[in-house]
Amino acid sequence: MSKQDMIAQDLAEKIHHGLYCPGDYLPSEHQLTDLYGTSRETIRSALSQLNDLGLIQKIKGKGSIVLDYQKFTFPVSGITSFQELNQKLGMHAVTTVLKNEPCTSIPQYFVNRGVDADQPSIYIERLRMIDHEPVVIDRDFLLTPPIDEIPQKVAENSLYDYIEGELGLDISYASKEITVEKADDEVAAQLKLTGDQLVVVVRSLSFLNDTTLFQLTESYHRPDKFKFSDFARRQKIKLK
Amino acid sequence: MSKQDMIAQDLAEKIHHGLYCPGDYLPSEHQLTDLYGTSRETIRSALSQLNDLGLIQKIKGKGSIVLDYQKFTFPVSGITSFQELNQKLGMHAVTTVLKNEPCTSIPQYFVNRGVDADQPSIYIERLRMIDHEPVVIDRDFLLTPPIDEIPQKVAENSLYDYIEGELGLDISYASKEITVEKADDEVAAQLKLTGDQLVVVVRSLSFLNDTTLFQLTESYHRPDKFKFSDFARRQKIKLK
DNA sequence: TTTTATATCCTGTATAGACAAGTTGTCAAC
DNA sequence: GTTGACAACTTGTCTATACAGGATATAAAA
Repeated sequence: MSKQDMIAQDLAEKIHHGLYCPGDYLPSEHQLTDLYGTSRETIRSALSQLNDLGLIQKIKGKGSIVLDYQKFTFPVSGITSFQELNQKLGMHAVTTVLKNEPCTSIPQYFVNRGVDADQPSIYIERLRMIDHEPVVIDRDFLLTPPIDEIPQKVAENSLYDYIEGELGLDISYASKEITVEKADDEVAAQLKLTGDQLVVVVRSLSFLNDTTLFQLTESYHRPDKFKFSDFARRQKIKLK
Repeated sequence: MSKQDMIAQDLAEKIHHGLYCPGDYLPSEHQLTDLYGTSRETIRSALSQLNDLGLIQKIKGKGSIVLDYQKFTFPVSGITSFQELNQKLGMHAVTTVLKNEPCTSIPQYFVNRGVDADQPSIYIERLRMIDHEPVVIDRDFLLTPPIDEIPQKVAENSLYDYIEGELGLDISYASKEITVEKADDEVAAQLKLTGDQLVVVVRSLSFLNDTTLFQLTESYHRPDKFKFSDFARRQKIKLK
């Protein structure tokens, strides 16, 4: 872990623990330079990370002010596994692994986006329940290679811990799409949907640092239990 | 506009025009240093912007590779106005301004998040239609101050052009939340909803660079017309 | 042929210094 | 009291340099 990461981590924790409160200014970059014994650019890199996360707002000529966004709406955006969210939010969700088997066909959505239709993968289907109510069904396709198999214990817990820890792969980015669709009968039954049987579908393609695609996911959310929070910054450069 | 912004803009356009194609490597940082006649750190800042946007992927020891994410799912995340999307995607949407009037009460959602219940604002309600079909209803509350009034012509076109251009305000960041709810009768009628009358609600609070809140928005989307695309990078620092 | 160095690209990180530009308080001049 | 110049802070940008460490091709050694 680099200096700038450690400083960013340290400041994030201090903000979280209330040492720096929303509305407060952080010490100036010059002061942080002395505090951490590094150069100003290293401090600036750390602050830039916090800025991107929405933890602080940098204001030219004034300083870096702590934002209170986190208090209300925790970001459910980004690449965050269900298990990570579960821990952070203290949700006490229960995961049931419905399927965990090799598979050689991929949903049409992903084929349309250039994935080979016969791409071998491990198919994992999991039901997430909170307070004995079905909330989400995750259908994951873990591509082979780079992933050969998923131990049952891993499927029950954190996929990402296993991929990053055991396999040593470098999860880097994902594209994500949210739509609302009519659920198929299987999903409708599993989520105990009523009425129009509308379900929120989150589909994502996840990539390693070397741009290798390693995971396809379809998440089906009960609409009344679905919430997506995001923090966004206005883009400086315009894409035409 | 700074050097790094101009370089980022220039590279983004070259990628868009196919001068650099998905899968290609950009010239190395050293080569770009010569091309643009700047220092390496300036080049790196520019590349970092493209990296954040998901236009490229930086790989240590190899180079910066152009991603093809943009081709399939254009990011509808971030702070982007409907009018900006309309232009970029060539949607030919038609906007009807239903209301544009001073207002002194704010929806409960925003009050719960700390906004003063009696906060004065300009209330603008707009219906967006594509191919003569109602798609979205936007309910905007533009806070007074910093915004005193919205000319009718502006409400029909781009709010953000006016706020950034005419008023010279510096739009910086927003928090956003997506849920699915039962529509009230007014929205249901305007969007011609059927069945369960479920509607996708996007609520956001938008802020200026100096952390001033200036806009509250409730967007009601017809579920069958709703699509949200996002590009996300895995966070290096962990928020507990 | 296979393996092992090695040179040489690349990006990542860190440092030090300089100047521009926004913000704020002070203090003198009016 | 008000205004305006100024100094002293802040962050933003840019430069130049250095070294670490990953990736890769080539050449030497086994």
